[in-house]
Amino acid sequence: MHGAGWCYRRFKDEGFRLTIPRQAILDVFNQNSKHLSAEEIFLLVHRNYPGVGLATVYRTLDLLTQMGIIFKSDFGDGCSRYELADEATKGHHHLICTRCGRIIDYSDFIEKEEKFTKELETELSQKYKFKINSHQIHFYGLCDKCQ
Amino acid sequence: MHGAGWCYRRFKDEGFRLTIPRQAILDVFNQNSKHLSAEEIFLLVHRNYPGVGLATVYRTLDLLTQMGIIFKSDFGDGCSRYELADEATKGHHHLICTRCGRIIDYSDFIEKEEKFTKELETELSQKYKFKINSHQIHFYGLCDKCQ
DNA sequence: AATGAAAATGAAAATCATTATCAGTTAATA
DNA sequence: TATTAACTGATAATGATTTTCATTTTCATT
Ligand SMILES: [Mn+2]
Ligand SMILES: [Mn+2]
Ligand SMILES: [Zn+2]
Ligand SMILES: [Zn+2]
Repeated sequence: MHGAGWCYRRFKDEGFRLTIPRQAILDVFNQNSKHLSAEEIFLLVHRNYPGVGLATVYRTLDLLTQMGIIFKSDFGDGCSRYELADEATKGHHHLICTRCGRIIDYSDFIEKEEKFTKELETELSQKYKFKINSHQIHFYGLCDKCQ
Repeated sequence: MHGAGWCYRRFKDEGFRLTIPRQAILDVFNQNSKHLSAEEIFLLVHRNYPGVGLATVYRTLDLLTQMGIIFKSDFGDGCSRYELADEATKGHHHLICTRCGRIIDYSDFIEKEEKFTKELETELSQKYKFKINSHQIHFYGLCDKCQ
């Protein structure tokens, strides 16, 4: 991933502080490649830093999302879920089972997807004067266990 | 759109009843091509049928979603939003402004998208034994007024 | 090292979309 | 008409997220 200094610099440059709670939350993302909810992140952070409160987790997730470091998704299970923006934006997309809620990351055919979305982004941003920063492709259906 | 009889048949065949509140809610969708929240639908229905309660709106939206008649999306503004599944699934995709929340429907380049997603769906459903029913493509960024 | 301003925090309360409960109503069918 | 299951509105409950507020931490400047 990025060096530790990179993050510190980004925070500093934008007038934020890279505090212990924030580092702890970033660590969770770097050690965990799942789609985590605020509650799950809170519990993981709590193992090493029992003092960190849930409100701070929410505040930090919001900040990291604003900064574009993590990506917030809604998979329809009642809470927002977050993952590193690199992975979410570039690496893969999602199959979502509408019965059991399972989420499958797929990274097959990504070259083809990249090519396709790049073209589309160019045309769309021109036509709508829209500055595109990221995209998401969700396929909904039934996983093998649910059909 | 579909004839009125079509809907009645679908409900009946699946053991549901096409009641007044349900018809009223379906009418809202047929007269309105926006991405509506439960609250907004409740208010629109309320004009002609003041007796219909919010709980019934939620229940009906859930039922229509299960039946695949409407499509539920989350655009990140704190509530679920619904539109007719035909339009949502086949006709267009979305540009979402992360600053002001504006949602732009686009239906340009749809032929190209259709071709692309069809191929992808075939390959993905094979590899993951996943039965794909629908998909969503969201582009996030800044609209013309927000950059 | 002491100071002061701004940023950040935890605990608790508040908000608000959504869901569950429940007693009464409606529609289908025999 | 009687039986039954589906459906309803009103209301309470739930639960994720946000806000509030008093206190603490950070950090540039003395
Ligand atoms: Mn993912
Ligand atoms: Mn749309
Ligand atoms: Zn499943
Ligand atoms: Zn905007």
